[in-house]
Amino acid sequence: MTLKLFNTLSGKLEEFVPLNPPEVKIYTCGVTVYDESHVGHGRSLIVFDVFRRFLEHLGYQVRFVRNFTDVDDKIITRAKEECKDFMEIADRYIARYYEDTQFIGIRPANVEPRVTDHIPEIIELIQKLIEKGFAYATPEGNVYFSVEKFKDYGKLSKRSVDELIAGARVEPGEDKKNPLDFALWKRSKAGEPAWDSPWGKGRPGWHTECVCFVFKHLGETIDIHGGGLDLIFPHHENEIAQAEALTEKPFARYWMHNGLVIVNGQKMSKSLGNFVTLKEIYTKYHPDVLRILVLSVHYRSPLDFFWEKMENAKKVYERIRQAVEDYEKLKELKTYEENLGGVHPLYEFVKETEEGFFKALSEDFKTQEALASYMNLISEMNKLRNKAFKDKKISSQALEAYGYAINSVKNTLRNIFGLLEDVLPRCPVKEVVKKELEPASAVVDKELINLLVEVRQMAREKKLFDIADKIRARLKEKGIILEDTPFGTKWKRV
RNA sequence: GGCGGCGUAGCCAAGUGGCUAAGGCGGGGGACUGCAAAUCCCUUAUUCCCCGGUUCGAAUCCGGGCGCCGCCUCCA
Repeated sequence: MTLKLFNTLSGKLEEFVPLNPPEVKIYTCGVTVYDESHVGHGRSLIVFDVFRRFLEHLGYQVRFVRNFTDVDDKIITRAKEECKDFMEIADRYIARYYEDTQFIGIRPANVEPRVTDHIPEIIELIQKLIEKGFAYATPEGNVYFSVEKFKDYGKLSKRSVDELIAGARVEPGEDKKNPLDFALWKRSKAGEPAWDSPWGKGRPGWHTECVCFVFKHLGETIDIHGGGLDLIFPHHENEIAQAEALTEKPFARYWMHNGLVIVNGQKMSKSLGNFVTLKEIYTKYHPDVLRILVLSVHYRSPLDFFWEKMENAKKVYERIRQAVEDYEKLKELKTYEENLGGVHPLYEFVKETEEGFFKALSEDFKTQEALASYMNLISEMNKLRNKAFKDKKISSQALEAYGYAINSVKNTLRNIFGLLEDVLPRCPVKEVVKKELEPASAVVDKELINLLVEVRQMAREKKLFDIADKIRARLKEKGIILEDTPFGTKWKRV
């Protein structure tokens, strides 16, 4: 199976061929740690988490690096606001980041470098750029990359240097030679984080760190470089300029960019106050619901977030989970031998589902189509299950086939999509979330509910339906839903 | 203004030259149920923003228009 990916660099769908198979080197730009992670970060993280799992499924040995930007203007501003050291802010939000990502099931990268741990390497890289004539230091103690020296500038974002100059904004007091030049090293003002360098006390500019991390942890040419669409210009363009100026080799063979999250049709921004944090989402929903939402949209399309969509995704999630849970109930039914004159038709359906799933992912990672493939299988399984519940028996052939299908659902959706994982162990301290995950345990007494259910069952047996319905209605007011199934009454929290 | 992308049912979203236009949510009808819920079955776009063109044939390709979004400044 060949994997095709849309490469931002060429603007085309290309067959993915790693440089040194089976090894695949991926770098994605991580977060700047100055605030809570939001659904936009979540989307990017989920997309690349699932993509990485998919590559591993294809047999590649993936080496994945994702950074933290822990020195930056926004962090410094935040630190000043709170009268704290910038490192304290960075550490706090890195800790918060790990809480969030652990909860939504993002596997850590192989290396997660921080800028502050790589200052000497960054300085060394800048020096090499100066030596090669691509960068210059100013008397004020800043170092800039000279864009005009790099002939391919603009090739990723499809911009010409001329048009960029036309639209460039020149800040007063800047000591750049050319308005497009970008900072590699910034002189620190009083009270700002500073490191000694050949150009005086200062700190790294944003774009150098990623090049440095790639070189150090992956090599001069990587297979895939990823991130949000908004990073194409100037960040990724500037990375290419620095890296390729030095090595004269392609920096990344494939550039993958995920679409951005918008909220109710509007850009998500601090000024509009429409940020949705990951914490806000996972205190209301099971983490799988967010994954389903993200994966039900193509990764390059914009994702318009609104809460009704979470409700929609929740239904899909419950549909999947129900199919898995029902297997246990099916196993309790009486079985009989059925003469099918061959294998059960569900086997063929599972095969088609798996083929459809991986075919969709192979065509520019179409997770939404892959998911649809499994939704079809679940419909088929539900038909079989419904019949069995009605007959109060199931053929051993059908039960076996259902089990086979369940295995496929579990294996594929768990291993590739990261769904159906046991989330409680990975988030032991989230009381709010525990409530969500352990229905009603924190709100009402389980024993008491069971007692009411028992009493209601007695009433039903005596045809005292007004009493039975009263219990059901009152429990519903308390947020407890009762469902009468062939296996007795079940209850869950809304 | 420049660059990139998008416009498919009430909503989300596949399909990118040719079988009856995936899948989900919502709506309607039915089955099941004491009634519900859940689930299943049927149904819900004669048509893919508009106008031309290419073609035996287009949602799908080409030209034009309209509308929306993103980037161009920090941003996943």
